[in-house]
Amino acid sequence: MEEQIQKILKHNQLSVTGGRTKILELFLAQDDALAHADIERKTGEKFDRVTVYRTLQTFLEKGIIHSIPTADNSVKYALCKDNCSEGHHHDHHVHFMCSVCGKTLCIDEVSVPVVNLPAGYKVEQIQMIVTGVCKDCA
Amino acid sequence: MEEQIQKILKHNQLSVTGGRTKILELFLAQDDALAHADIERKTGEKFDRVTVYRTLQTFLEKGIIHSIPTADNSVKYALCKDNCSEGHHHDHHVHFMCSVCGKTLCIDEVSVPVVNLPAGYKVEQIQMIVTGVCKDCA
DNA sequence: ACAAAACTTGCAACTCTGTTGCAAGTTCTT
DNA sequence: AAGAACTTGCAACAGAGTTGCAAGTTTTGT
Repeated sequence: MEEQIQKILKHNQLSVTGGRTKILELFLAQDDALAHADIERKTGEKFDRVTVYRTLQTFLEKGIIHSIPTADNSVKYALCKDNCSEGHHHDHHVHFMCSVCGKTLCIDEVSVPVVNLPAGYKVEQIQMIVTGVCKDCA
Repeated sequence: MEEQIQKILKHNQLSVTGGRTKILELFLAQDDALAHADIERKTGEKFDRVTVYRTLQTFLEKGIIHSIPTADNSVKYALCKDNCSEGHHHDHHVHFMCSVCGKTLCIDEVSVPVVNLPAGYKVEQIQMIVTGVCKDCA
């Protein structure tokens, strides 16, 4: 795992530092999306708030993670799958947010259905946010 | 229009006040979604920031407006269509956000396609956020 | 139409989230 | 191993959103 993390960081031309390693570790160990506050809590306040913000932004820019707009307008982040780092544009995403436990999951098994917009509209990106009850809370 | 506004407020058991009337007026005169800041600007700073927040929250609770999660994680609000006030749950929405002019529109002409989630997931609400270029900016 | 009750507003103060500049510290390169 | 390049923490700040409370407005009942 350590090795995998180093590989990801190097591959993105980022210095291997304690903060980045720890945060990446969190994402790898997690199956659902993390909010900034979750990360601060889980790192045991070992890093400065600012460092967490900057790390997340760096990861976003490099395409290591992506941000998820949730139905309650809070910001969450999730790890991109392997193919994301190959430079694709995250232009299709389905995210599921459980209204009971609050977990936010990337639903990869489902592809975003095509939407036909009125004439003249050009689509660049489609995000779907499905709210409901997850299989653990049902 | 004045009359329509009063009707909406009364129907939702809300006192008819200057602030609420003005904000509802804005929404009725607008074809795209408004952010809190837009409203403050457009009311000419006539009302306290807090009043605007509270008014928006009241309208949300009463189902007069709904909030839109945007791809950049800012909060926008839009008027619900007539049938919304009849108590339905906004469980399907397509919103289009123009990356050129920034306008956010409710796309009503398009219904949200059905998504098949993995077994065990119960769907309550589906929001789609389509980002791209609108017909005016194309 | 009026007074009392119920609700709404503005103010002040505060919390929470996110950002920026800068100096000190760490990592990388050769 | 030393210098260059990058990263971190700190302090200070900006903005978004919230809360309590007193004063003001709207509504209700008579």
